Amino acid sequence: MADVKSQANPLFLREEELRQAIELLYYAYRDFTAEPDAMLARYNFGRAHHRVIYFVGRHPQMSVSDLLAILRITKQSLSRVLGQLVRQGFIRQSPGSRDRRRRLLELTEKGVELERQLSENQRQRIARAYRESGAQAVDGFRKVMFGIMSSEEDRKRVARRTEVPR
Amino acid sequence: MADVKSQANPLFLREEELRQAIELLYYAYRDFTAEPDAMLARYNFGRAHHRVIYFVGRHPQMSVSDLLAILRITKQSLSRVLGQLVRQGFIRQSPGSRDRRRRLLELTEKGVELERQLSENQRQRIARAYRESGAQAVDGFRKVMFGIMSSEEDRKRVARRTEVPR
DNA sequence: CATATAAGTCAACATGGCTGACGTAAAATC
DNA sequence: GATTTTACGTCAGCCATGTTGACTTATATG
Repeated sequence: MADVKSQANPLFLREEELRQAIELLYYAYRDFTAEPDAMLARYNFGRAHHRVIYFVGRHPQMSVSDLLAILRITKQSLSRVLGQLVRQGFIRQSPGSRDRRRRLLELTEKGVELERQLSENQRQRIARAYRESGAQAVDGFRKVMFGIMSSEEDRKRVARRTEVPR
Repeated sequence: MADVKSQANPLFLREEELRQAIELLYYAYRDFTAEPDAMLARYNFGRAHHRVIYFVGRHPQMSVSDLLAILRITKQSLSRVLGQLVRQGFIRQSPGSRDRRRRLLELTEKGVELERQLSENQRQRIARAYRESGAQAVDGFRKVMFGIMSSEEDRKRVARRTEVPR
């Protein structure tokens, strides 16, 4: 039987491999977002708020259109959550100095604190998975994840931070 | 500068590493689901329909409660999409023989065809990423993804298929 | 027979996507 | 300097998909 699957019909294993990956993405993402979602519910916030807080924290002074490009949602959708976060004092907007049409976004202290709480869980989850898998596996994980992504621009943005400075 | 980051302050790189992983999960998942979402829209279906079709295709004759356990949503939420799929002839229900309360789910031919179309895109995306990364990277990817998941039960279900039969 | 389980239904609500139309201020261009 | 483009925002309405809570029906099990 082993021969039938692994030699006589290599396509079978390949199909199983690919479906396994589909499921890994589904389950990992589901579990990865479950706990922050529960925390956010206590503020009457949702996953969309988390994404905004995360990326504004990650890229301080970014403009609204930069954020739209990362999130790939409409400005109307963003506006709803961003407006709430600004009104409730998690995010501050200030006009750009070179181009005063732009409204640059940054986390307030309150925003930084919430971001920290939300991502703490996710960082620990990743840290555990990385630790248990080893450096070589982490490298493979990164390679495959970069390969799954569509946009070269996104790849560059994500890769930049961990490059060794020359 | 390289020394400052990689030796004098190893925690900095570690933090960057973890945040990179958070972003990889976000971007990879976003891009992974974008194309099936667009296809589903043509049927007036959403991502929830895809998940149901996928898992019923993957586990033929599964019961509604099995599906609920995988999806981790309420039966009311499931009922809406499952009902549509059954009424529109993508999924067939039949009473279990041992326990006639259970309604066992399977794809119809039409359902199989839709499933194939939807996952084709995802399988190709994974295949490309796997091919470009190499077998060792794939192994690492799997290790880390399993580590990110919360449930041992889910891990077992996903791992089972690619085990070498003894 | 009593109780538990599997599945479904109805109602109401929230979140977060979407489209379309329109407005304002600032920058860029002709 | 007038016109056009860009960045951002708003209002209105729609849809998909999650939630809670209450209740029903059929079947299995103690």
